[in-house]
Amino acid sequence: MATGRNHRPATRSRGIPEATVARLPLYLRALTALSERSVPTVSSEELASAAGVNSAKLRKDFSYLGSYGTRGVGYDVEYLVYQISRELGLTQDWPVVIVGIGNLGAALANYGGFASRGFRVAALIDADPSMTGKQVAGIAVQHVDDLETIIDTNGVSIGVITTPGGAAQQVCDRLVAAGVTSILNFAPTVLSVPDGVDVRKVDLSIELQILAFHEQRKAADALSGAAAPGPAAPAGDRGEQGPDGDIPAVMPA
Amino acid sequence: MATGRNHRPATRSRGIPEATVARLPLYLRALTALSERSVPTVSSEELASAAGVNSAKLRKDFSYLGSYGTRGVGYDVEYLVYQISRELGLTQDWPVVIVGIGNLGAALANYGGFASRGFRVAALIDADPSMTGKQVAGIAVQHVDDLETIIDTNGVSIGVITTPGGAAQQVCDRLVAAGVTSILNFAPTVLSVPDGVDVRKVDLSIELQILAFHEQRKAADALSGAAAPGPAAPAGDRGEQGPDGDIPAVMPA
DNA sequence: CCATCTTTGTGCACGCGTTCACAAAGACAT
DNA sequence: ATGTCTTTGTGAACGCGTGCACAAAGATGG
Repeated sequence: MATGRNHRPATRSRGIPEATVARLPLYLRALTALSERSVPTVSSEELASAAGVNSAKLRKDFSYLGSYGTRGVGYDVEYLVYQISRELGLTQDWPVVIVGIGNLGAALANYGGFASRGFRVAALIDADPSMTGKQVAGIAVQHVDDLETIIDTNGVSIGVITTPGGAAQQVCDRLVAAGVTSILNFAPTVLSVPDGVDVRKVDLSIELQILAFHEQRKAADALSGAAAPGPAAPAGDRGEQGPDGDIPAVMPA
Repeated sequence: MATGRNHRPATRSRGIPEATVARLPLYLRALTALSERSVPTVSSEELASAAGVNSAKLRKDFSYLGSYGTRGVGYDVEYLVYQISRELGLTQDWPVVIVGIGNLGAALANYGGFASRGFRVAALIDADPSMTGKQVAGIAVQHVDDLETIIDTNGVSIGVITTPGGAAQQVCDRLVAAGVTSILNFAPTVLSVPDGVDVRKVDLSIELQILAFHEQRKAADALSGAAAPGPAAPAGDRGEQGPDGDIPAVMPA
């Protein structure tokens, strides 16, 4: 069974806190929208509310990238778009492979969001021989036997795993051995990878379970609030908005 | 433009830390696997490594639920499965609606993970009239005009949004007005919701961008490590595994 | 050129989450 | 019953992230 390293030498790359890195794409999205509306500058307050964060947090985040703002005015939208894009490495091309072309894999392949920001689906890979050669999103599915060659030929460093849980670790090992150093895992499995390889997971099942937990809490509060005064909260002083940075999800247990 | 509350009264429901809640599904998954293999008991060390976390963290997590372990022995697998299921609210049925039946929405509808743990797809909703009545995953797609009725009739409290970004806030508002208090958002939009409503987001684009950031860092490190001794790290002392709890993702900017 | 007003950049304090390390609890053998 | 050995449960320290609040910087108008 997958072991799962729990190192975590802080992950703090180059002085930019991980929490900040996770928010940069959010800022970038908001800035891109402003850019399309030809808005020249934006204040931390405006941008923060568009991104759904605290303005002080946003200013501190930007301070890690350097001082790109002008006091009394705000930030130059175009310049900031460029700086964040560069910081995130979006000015270059990132070939990506998707392994496991089921419902989800196909949906991701069809999903236009890849091309939008430097990501390009270089190949689709599946273990089912009957899938080989089939066109999905205009790309021919290749057999998993050729995985290593595909990775090598296309210079792929980012892999997306959308296989069933049982196959995920095996696929992951092969991807890593072939040179992939970043993995986005949609399979319901804890992946074990060597140091130097990044794994992010997206797990629908987990997300739903977290929501169910809070939902149950709300129901309990409402009940104890209506019937008995209850020992704790008077139902309604909750105000939860999913914790900004937490855990992602897709596929079941 | 969506405002996005940034309250966050800690979210700490009933004394169970949010970070712990986010890990419970992980433990549950590992425990279920053990249960299927008829393993009677498990130590914190074993279970922790199966779930990919620190054993002390796991023990502390369980301590919030109560003292269910036996010193010198470990935890009773079946009992723990039950306790966690109950704590997460998985012993009851959660009807869920999916709004936006495109590639992703259809993939989620087909995805077997729902039924596995108390979640049931109660309805599929789409704004495209030509979709209405079509069968997806054995369920007839209904028109968004009937959204309120559907929510009400089925007693739905959890909604999944897989619409394009532009429609997300509007759909969200209608869901909330109709009584939905938990939302899983796959659209690339910051949703604004009233207090008392939970939102979790899953964003593929953001996840990829975070990976790209680290990927770029690794490339830079390798270069400065090989060519010049570089001022910082000697390339290879990284050892990152996606930060345990962070941010999810799907659909582009 | 000076005054005023806006907005950034950040020092500081606080709280949550993680981890270590160990005492207490119980199983098990003798 | 007593001792030993395993494993839990948790006190305490530490570090990261957040948010407040303000000084510094610059724009703008007179």
